Amino acid sequence: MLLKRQNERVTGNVKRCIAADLRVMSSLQPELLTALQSIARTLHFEAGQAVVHEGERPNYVGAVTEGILKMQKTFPDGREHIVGLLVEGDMFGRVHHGAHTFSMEAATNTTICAFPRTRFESLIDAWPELEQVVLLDILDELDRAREWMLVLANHRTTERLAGFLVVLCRRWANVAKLQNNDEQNPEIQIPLSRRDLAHFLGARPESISRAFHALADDLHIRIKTPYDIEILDLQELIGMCGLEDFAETAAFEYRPSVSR
Amino acid sequence: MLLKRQNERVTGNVKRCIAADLRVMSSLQPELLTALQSIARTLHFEAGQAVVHEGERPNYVGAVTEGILKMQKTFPDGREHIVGLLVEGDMFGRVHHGAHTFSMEAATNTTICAFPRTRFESLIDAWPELEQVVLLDILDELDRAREWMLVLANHRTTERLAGFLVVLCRRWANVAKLQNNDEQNPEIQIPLSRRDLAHFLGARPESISRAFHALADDLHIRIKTPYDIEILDLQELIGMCGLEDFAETAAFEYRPSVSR
DNA sequence: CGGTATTTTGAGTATCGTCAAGGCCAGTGG
DNA sequence: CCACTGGCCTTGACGATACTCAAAATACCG
Repeated sequence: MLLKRQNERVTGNVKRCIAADLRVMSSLQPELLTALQSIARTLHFEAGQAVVHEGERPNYVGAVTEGILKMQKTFPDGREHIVGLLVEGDMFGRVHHGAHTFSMEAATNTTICAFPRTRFESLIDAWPELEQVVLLDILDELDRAREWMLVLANHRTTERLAGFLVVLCRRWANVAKLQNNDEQNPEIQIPLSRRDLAHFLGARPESISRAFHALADDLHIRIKTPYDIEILDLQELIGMCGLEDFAETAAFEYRPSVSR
Repeated sequence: MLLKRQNERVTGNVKRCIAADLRVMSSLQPELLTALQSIARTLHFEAGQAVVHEGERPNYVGAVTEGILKMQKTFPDGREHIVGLLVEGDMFGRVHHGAHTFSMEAATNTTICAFPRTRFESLIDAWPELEQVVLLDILDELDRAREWMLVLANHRTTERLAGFLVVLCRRWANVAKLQNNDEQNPEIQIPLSRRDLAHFLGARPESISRAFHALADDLHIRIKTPYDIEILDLQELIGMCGLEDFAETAAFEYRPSVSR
């Protein structure tokens, strides 16, 4: 269905799932990593599939290995609203906590690394540093949510779209998904349809389309296809969405190792 | 200066600071509560005073005892943008973490309960359940941030303002600050100036003013003073901002005791 | 190659931002 | 005590932007 432009790749192995992808876990003690590895499962979802239903208490805690998940709220009347995106390395799930407040759906074909929740919580009890890692990840996610709030508070649709592109651009750069051929302009793939993007940015699909082409007319981006965007002037995009110095804050630069 | 309408009250004692106000801490073991109590300090801030400067690494972790803190980002050119409000019971500060991404300022006269950071972290090491409490609080805050995102994604200023009122209304209900004389309509105090509100909701002060009076013309609210609003039809407000069933989700109802 | 969903474009209307002016309140100084 | 001042809220008029409805163009899929 939608978004078949993602390249499929069938899973990865479990070891890769832990050490390489869960950035905050990379510094854990070897024995703990081994324990995590032994309970990890790799799951694959096609674009459009539901990963977590709103209101249910899922039996696993997970992290995105590859692809993008959209976190959304579905209303009784069928409307749905996206409140966040999870990219490679982001954790989700609620340790010590009840049902999910939002549902999650694969925006692209996605591979996730899942840990059975009860066993994960047992590990937390045994290894306090694991809880600390979870806590840091949630703090990180909080920063990201606030970053979206800054983007959403821009008046013009064009500015909100620019903010969306900047965030996507930077986050993808962090996970090394961005084409950075140095001399070449970065190119990003939009993981959402115009309709979803409109919901997310508080606008209508038509306005999103017009905003894309307005940015293109000003030579800030180039629309290769509706989903493949070449960034021609990132600084200009950053300037128009109010994320000027956000590049230097936690959500972008904070990728530390846990001190211990 | 601004917002002198808050009633001043000089501090409370330290015991009240912990047991009664930090809702998530109320279920901790008595010995841990005693330990927390022994390191707690009560601080008072006048409306407009800075509590935490952006970028600094403060030496304490805290929680709001009374009043409202606004969390904001200040830009080099002087513009500032509010990304959240902290009311009674909300924790702030970054355990195991670096500098603050945002600054905090007292929106009203505010009393906070502060714990020296290093000593608080020592307690966490000794009492794992304390870290769990911190984690739950942050998860709660994450839900609140996403709730704001839903509000901000509304198209019309009137809808975003309605959402703001609903959130304020419910949160204040939780902290028992709301006049609930049963037969009487609830009444809330706006902790922000029209200018700050405009920044927060992505609009201009003039539009905020017009939105207030539009809601008043439709008999959904009554403007007693620019800062004292009587809610005439809460259901209507909820319906127009897309928070219909949010009343049943974590951000509103989740006030559990930690199971143990 | 046809059918469907999505994106794009266009024209008209509603809403919001902008600029300007007026009113209200508090604090100040004569 | 009163006039003055400054800040904030409010109101009005006009231009810019976005939403609505409709239709055309494009992409996708069998």
